[in-house]
Amino acid sequence: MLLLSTIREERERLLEGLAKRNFNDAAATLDRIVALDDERKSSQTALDQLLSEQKALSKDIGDLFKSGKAADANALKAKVADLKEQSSVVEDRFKEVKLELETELLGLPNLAHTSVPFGNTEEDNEVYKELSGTIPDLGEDAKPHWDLSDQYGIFDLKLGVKLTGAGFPVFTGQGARLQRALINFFLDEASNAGYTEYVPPLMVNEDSARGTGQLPDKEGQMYYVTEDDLYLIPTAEVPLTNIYRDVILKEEDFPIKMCGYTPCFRREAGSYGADVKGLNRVHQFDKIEIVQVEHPDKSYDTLMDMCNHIEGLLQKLELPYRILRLCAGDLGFASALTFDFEVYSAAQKRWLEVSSVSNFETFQTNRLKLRYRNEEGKTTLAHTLNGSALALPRIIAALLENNQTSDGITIPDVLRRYTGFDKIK
RNA sequence: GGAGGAGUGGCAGAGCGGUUGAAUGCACUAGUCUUGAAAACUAGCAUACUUUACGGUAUCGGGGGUUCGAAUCCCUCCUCCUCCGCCA
Repeated sequence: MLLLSTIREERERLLEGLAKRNFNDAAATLDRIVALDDERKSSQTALDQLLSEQKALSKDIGDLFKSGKAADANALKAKVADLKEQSSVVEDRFKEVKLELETELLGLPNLAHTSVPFGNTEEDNEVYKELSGTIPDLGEDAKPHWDLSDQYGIFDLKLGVKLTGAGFPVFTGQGARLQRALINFFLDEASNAGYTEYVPPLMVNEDSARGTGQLPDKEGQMYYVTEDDLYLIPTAEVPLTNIYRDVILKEEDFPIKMCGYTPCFRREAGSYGADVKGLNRVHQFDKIEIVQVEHPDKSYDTLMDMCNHIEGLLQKLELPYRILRLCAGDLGFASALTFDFEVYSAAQKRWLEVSSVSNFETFQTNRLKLRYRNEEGKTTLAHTLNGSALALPRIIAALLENNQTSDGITIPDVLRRYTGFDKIK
């Protein structure tokens, strides 16, 4: 959520930013927001005035009763009743305006960082770092990971359909073991980089879903447990970031570094075709997420640190990868700057997104009421950042495909102490 | 799931219809004293919105209600504790 002060004071910058994001009717929306805020202020002032009078009179009534002047007291009562009627009208309008204002504000995306390239689709994303690592020469009979899975018994999608439905893979044998190895590897790497490990709940309440920006709007992406009004988390970002909802930090608390492994649940409504084949897109998958809460002055340095961490993981796994800087049109609603990490799948001959790292600046913290006290003792919004480090399914897909040999699938060195085997056969 | 008890400032803990945004203690910050520290003393110490300012309003788990007036009474939801039931 953008700040009202920004909307009032930096209108031109905002209009440019919204245009970059192809936001329609930006000027009219901003005008409407300012008008609503003006009305909110004036109705609040009016309401406060009426309430103040009521309070003063109530005090008088008490005094009059005590001194036995019941008749005078009753006369004042009538006056208060009249004021109360007036104030309830003003209050209704006040609440209405506040709600409208909030709805308008929630509809505005975050302002893109100046470095974000112009563009509308993923075609316009900037290649921030070209291919790094080597694409293996697999020859003509290279198999995609779903065929390899059938051959070696790594995961079973049909069994998932029987148990649950499409998009819920069942990992088996060495495949399950590989999964567990990756989780432990990623968690160890995050811990070594100073992130505190959490095991958060896999379901969150509405306040949490709102805090990180899943609600309103994206409820269609989350599984919802109606009986208890809970959402299955689409990413560990939600519970981890919400740990600091309604918190006022001290400056010396920065940076706050958290990591967590969780399954993630996404409905992925509307997906189809080659995109969803095999492990490319599933409803339940495992991911290790890193989250930081940072001082506004340092958040962009921190973003680069997080990128370096993720890059290190891909290098250790010996996977060919590249880094994209998302263009304005592809940028998430809440993000100011996002880097996507993609690994190259030699058998599918395409790039697979395995991580997304973003700085949200104050967009989330404004909703979360996550602040710190600055040198002057004023409460100020902190910045939040997060990134996948990493999401498993496409890493597994890439490992299977890129490391296939005639006598099995080679496990990268760093993983062998976790898997306990060096080949899937 | 059933019965009972409880939720007050960073913490502990009063207040249980009328100058209570809230006693007191601890913690914290600044000052005095001291070579320095401790102790003692003095002062300050919730958040948000609003006002040029003085100030005003809201918030005592959340929401709603009764009343001229609610932290205090009523309803409802949430959370915690105790006991019972069920259970990995």
